[in-house]
Amino acid sequence: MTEPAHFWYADDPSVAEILEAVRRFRRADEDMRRRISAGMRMNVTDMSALQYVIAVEQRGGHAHPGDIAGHLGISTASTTKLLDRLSASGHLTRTTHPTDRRSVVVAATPHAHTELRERLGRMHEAMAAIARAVPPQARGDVSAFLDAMSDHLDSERGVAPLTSA
Amino acid sequence: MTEPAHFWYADDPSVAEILEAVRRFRRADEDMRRRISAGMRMNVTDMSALQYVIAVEQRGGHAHPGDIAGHLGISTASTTKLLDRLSASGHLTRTTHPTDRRSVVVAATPHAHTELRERLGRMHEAMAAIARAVPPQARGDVSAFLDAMSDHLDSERGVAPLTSA
DNA sequence: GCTAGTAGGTAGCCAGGCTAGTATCCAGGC
DNA sequence: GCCTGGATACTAGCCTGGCTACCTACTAGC
Repeated sequence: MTEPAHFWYADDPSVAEILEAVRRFRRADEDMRRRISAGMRMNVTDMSALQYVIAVEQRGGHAHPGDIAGHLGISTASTTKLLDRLSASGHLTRTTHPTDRRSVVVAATPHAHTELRERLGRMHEAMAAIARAVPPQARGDVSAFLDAMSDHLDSERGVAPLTSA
Repeated sequence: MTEPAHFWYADDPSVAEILEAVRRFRRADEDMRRRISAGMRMNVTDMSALQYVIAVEQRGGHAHPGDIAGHLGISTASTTKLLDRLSASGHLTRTTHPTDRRSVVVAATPHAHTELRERLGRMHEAMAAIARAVPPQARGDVSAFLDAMSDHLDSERGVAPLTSA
């Protein structure tokens, strides 16, 4: 009863295989996030926020509550609570912006950096290894496929044009 | 501030591209689910459940509350409430199993079938078209890559072995 | 130096999870 | 035939983590 659905518009078995692989990947990713978050005693959103802050810092930038809200798709009010939780747990710190005192700069603590690296570093390496295992001549096709999928999902509003006709 | 992070373990640009494409795809998928669910005035979990029930039916099977709970990774108690919501909204019906009267059979209403087809049919077709656009000789590599990723994510516990050493 | 706009926080509400406990039912041992 | 154990779903009540609405502090433009 947990077997995959085969109701794709798949004429060709190789196409059906790809679509099924996509479906499986989405589930695996979701489950992994749940497990990792649970392992760090936090919810999935908080985990995402933490990753985001660290990613911004890795690029030499500063994360602000408003950015985090936008990135996560939640309100700034909810983000305030989120930051309260992550501050209380010692993963993030809030400091006021040096010049604009309306603004707040969110920074990950060394502890958060360490913990995330310990838990995700190995996984990222493994993912890179899997990417390297793709034959060089097919790599462009793989990225192009994923990019095309992303473009499509981004453009999808979820309503068939028929409905409003 | 919403630019991608480039802290992958990427020696090779083509590898980095793949990993970045994966990251982007995950976000696009998540956002799409939120939009579609919101468009149908339901939460993401309920939407998933509905898709699951319909998928099971497409394969000629019957969905049971317990299966749904397992598929979604939530308790059977929460599933009861979920089924209450989806019954109230006219998307699902509950009937007792003909022979085993402990069991409940969940079925999607024609309305749910129609609505989902309207909203997702076009998207699935477009996804199939994107898969067909992958050069035939690279299709195996694409599915293999995604499968390997899924395998890895499924196996990942999120704790580095160093931690316990 | 007002006033409009912006960033973030506070208060209070509600949806949607959870655990614990309950009712019903099937299957197996006697 | 009739208990008993395990399966299946539901109910009651709690808690987390969202939301809206409103408020404060601050900057910038005139």
